Amino acid sequence: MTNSNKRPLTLRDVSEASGVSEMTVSRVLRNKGDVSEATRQKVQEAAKKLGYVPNKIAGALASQRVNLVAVIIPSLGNMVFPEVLSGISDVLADTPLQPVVGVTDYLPEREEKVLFEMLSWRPSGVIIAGLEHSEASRAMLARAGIPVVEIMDIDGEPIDSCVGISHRRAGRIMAEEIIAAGYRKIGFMGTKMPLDHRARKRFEGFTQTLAKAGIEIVDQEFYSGGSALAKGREMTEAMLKRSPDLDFLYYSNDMIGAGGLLHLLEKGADIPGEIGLAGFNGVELLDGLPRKLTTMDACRREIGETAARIIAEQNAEGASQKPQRIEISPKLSLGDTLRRP
Amino acid sequence: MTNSNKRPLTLRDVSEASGVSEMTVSRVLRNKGDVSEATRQKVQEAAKKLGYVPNKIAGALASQRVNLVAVIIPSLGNMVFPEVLSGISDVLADTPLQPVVGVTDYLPEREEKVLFEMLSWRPSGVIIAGLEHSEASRAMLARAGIPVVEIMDIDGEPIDSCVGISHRRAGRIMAEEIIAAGYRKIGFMGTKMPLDHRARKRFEGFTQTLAKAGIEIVDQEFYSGGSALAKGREMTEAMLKRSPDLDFLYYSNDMIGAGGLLHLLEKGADIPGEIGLAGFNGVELLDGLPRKLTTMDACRREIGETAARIIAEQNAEGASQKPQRIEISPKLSLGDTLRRP
DNA sequence: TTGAAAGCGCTAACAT
DNA sequence: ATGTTAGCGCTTTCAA
Repeated sequence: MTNSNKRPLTLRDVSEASGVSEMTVSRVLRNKGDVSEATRQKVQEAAKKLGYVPNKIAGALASQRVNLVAVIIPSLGNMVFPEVLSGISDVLADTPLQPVVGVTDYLPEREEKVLFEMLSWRPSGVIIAGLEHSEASRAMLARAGIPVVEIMDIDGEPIDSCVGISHRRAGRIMAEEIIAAGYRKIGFMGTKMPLDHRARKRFEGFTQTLAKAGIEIVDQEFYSGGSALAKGREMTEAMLKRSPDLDFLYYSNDMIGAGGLLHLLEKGADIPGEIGLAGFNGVELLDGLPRKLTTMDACRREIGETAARIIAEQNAEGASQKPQRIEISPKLSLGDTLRRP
Repeated sequence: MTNSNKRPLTLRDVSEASGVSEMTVSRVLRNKGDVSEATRQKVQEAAKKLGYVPNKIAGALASQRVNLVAVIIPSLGNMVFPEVLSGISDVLADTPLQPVVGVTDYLPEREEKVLFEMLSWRPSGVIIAGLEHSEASRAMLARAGIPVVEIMDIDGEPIDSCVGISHRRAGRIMAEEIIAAGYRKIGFMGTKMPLDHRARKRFEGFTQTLAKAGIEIVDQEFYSGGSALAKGREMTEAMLKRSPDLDFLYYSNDMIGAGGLLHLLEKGADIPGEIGLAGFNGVELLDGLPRKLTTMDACRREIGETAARIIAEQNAEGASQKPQRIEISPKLSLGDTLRRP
């Protein structure tokens, strides 16, 4: 209707259409500086009529500021990360900042590449999952000169700030609960761990605590890929065939735990009397299962919110820039699959 | 180690460190133009040693090209969209293009805002869910002068290209199956529809087909928010209390269908004899339930891949720019919850 | 194969 | 309250 040719509109077009200088047009469009109501009207009208969309590339280059926050996570298919994201978005919605997501598929080399790409847009901050990164990644982050928040985990050395839970402690707490409930023959199922440091740390905390009580894991199995629910079923069936005397199954995530639960319910197992179960994450998705799985809420939303708040604060006026280290306490959710003392 | 001060490095720094002109440094870093092996070495070494990260803002402004594809979807919590995304990423991985995601929460005004924000970065293309957009959004897309692919749905008038399934047809096909299987007292459960046009179209196709067979929906209920699994349970229980003679339940998505399934199994219902169930989407997530829910695969990955391919092609050399309209056929998955004739 | 000049579209800083 | 000037850090184009 107004602009059918190819060339995108520039400030100059709006300036000419409204008879106001480019500079003043720019001020109106950014609500910056004093502009009389009259010219403001004229400009806004012209911009709308033309369908002008500002060019942030040019704006960013000129102002040396990009209101983007790079958010780097391992996966979107995991339920867990969309929740973190939603916490981040909610907090950033009240600021000029906008999240931009990059996905690494749990691969350090992908992380390195994604990070490089995102940093080359000169974002105002980085939120990145985990504390384990390649040397090159750490160097890039350290040199970027922007706030960096590592999230989800606090067992390690952050580059700048970090917000998360202690997965070691989470594993320990669950182990203590299980021991207190009187279970002794414990099996473990989870993802292949070289990929997933947080799962590994939970496992370590878990086994170490058992060890202190003189208990050793009876059986364990690791998987990768596929539908977690189905995997949970299969692994559980296989493990109980191998080790029929197990009285507790600890799963590294709720989805495989749910699969195990469904399998045992079908078999008519007495849960939590004969055998107990626990997962990890506290995914809301599973509310509505026949039994509520014992699990531990990793407070993903809260982590996202807190991380975003740190970035937002450090981008505000009198930014302190002081690294923060915030430990969130995961919440134990007893559910129905652990014997009550 | 190399750059502890704040100012980010520029091409000039690399130029000085390597004793090569900025222009040639630029050529090396982009693999463009002929550069002697000797200088190439020098430059790459210097860049790596300094930890130089190119400034894409400046590059984009100078070259008038931004290798980003805006992907605009209603939600990340829906399982469905991450799959579309993963199809898009996979295809774009073989090109210079990179997806950037924006989320609308199913709100037209959010969509408008997200779209405006993304267009102001001058992306090389837009992939956007659905065919229903505000006038302003349509105008922006039409004027952007870049390829636009509307995805997931083809029942309507695309702005440029579109890739998706016909949800009306999907509803119709499911209705035909249900009728053929001999069910007659049919209930429907789904999301509140003003938000979700695709669910609405399925519902329309479904009811119209039933109508042709002289069948009218006996009962229906709509929900929003909360855990879909739990909602499916609750709604199913409530509906069967209200309308005990129902012999089929059609759910607008697999998650609530799964909730209904779990509820009915617990009640000891005879499925699919006494009562049948069907959902929509074919989410892999649910593989591992006690019964396989009858559903229809919306081919989300394929849709994402195809859309990305269109954008990539139109950004290639002799770009045709001709709008494409691609209908994908959803795959019926009979499962265990529909009587076999 | 390499370099120099010009400018992408905007905004900071400084007039007026 | 509004306008003018000078870049932001790159790449395009043209010259050597």
